[in-house]
Amino acid sequence: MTATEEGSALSEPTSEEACDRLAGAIERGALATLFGECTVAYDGRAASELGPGKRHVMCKPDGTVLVHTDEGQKPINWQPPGSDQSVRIEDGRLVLHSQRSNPDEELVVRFTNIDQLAVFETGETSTSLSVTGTEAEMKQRILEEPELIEPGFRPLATERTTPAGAVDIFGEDGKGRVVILELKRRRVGPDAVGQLNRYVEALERDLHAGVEIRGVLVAPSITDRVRRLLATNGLEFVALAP
Amino acid sequence: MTATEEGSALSEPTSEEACDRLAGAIERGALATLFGECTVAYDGRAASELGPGKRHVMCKPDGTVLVHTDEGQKPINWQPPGSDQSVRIEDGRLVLHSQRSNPDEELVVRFTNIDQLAVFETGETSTSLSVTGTEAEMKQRILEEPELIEPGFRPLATERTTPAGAVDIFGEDGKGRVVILELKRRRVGPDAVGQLNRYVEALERDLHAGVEIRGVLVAPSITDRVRRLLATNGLEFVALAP
DNA sequence: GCCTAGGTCCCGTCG
DNA sequence: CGACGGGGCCTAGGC
Repeated sequence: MTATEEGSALSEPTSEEACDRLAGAIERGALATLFGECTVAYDGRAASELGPGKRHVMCKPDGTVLVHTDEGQKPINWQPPGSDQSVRIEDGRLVLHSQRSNPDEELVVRFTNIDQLAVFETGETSTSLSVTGTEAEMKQRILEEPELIEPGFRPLATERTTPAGAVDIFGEDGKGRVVILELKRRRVGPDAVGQLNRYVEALERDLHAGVEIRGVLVAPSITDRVRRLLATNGLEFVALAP
Repeated sequence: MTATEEGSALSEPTSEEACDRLAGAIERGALATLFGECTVAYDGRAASELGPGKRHVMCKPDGTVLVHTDEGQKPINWQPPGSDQSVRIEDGRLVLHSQRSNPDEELVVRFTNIDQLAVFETGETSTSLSVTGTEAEMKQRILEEPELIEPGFRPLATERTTPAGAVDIFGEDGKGRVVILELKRRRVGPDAVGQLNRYVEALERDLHAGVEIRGVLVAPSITDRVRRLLATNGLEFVALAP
């Protein structure tokens, strides 16, 4: 039985047909997808084995490989952009091999059956995504309306560096005390307290002379544990949604 | 011009053909993919607009929707598992609408041209993924060979809870001092120090009576800044790869 | 359902 | 390049 071609899709191709087509697509910088029964092996930062099953495999022109099952938002296996793909026939079966370095990682997809191979031309990669509702927008709003934090607050710098890292917003309050703001666009967990605390302690050490530094977490809301953690560390919270 | 059908793929279908097929596939719990020129609008936790361009859209039976461009490992837009999809024709064009609640989010994909619509049967979702090289394995190794940390170290509990959260491994050293281990499977940044520090301080407060508690970060390697942060906080580092 | 932390996180940005 | 922190993070595990 020979494969039928329609547009740029092959239905039930032989391993050889699929191999040629896939290799050509990768070479040309096209986007290729396969659907069929396969096993997947990964070795790199971790290692994994995936037994036989029907999966959807996507090879992007930028070197990305994604293996999706019928569920989950994340691919069950993948290879990052910049990986090198090669295809070959082993024991009459199509094998897709992907490799990259730094870190060294490889992904091997072995097909026992190919339901479909499709090749797509993506053309120019022009239009861009515009997003709103980010932490950067929160920052902008606070810089324009510092009283959102409290009356008398004056921002002096953003991304000010400390030995522990960069502070989102650095400023002073109405009494001239140093104030550090850590911004979070969503309800925060304990990690943000650790972050804020690191900055405050680093700045206290850096400015020495027992300067009192106020650390303020700015977020839509916080969990109970975070409230307690803030209290025991002498830190504050200001509710502000992006 | 009418669509040509091959296997379960339609090449250059009309909007109506695509609409029927896609709706049927979603209804049946099949996996469907579309490739074509489209715009994408998202509104929910954030908001975004994506202008016209060729993209690959995948609808999974679990309610996931993924919109991929020709580059990047992550979809440029998506909807998480559990979302509800509906398709309709608007001004003669196919529109895929996806909605979910908690949080309320919607994704709208408007096609101006459909190169291909494919429907795949995934069948039983049996075989599972086995992974090695995880943090859990690190933990197991340390429990079996505590001397990997240091001679005399004795693990007493895993996931022991503190007011600041659960500690990876809780134990004591040869001199009977409490030791807290924070495990990381890869080279760590400053966040891990904040985490370990939170646990140590919380336990010191909890056990009170000025007990000295050793906090040890266990990871393959650390950055310079982390080394300094550990030092200033009186914490330690043990090199161990997963 | 919320909270917490891991992840082959990915990703952009800046040194 | 590495390092650092955000993300519509996603996902698994507790409670």
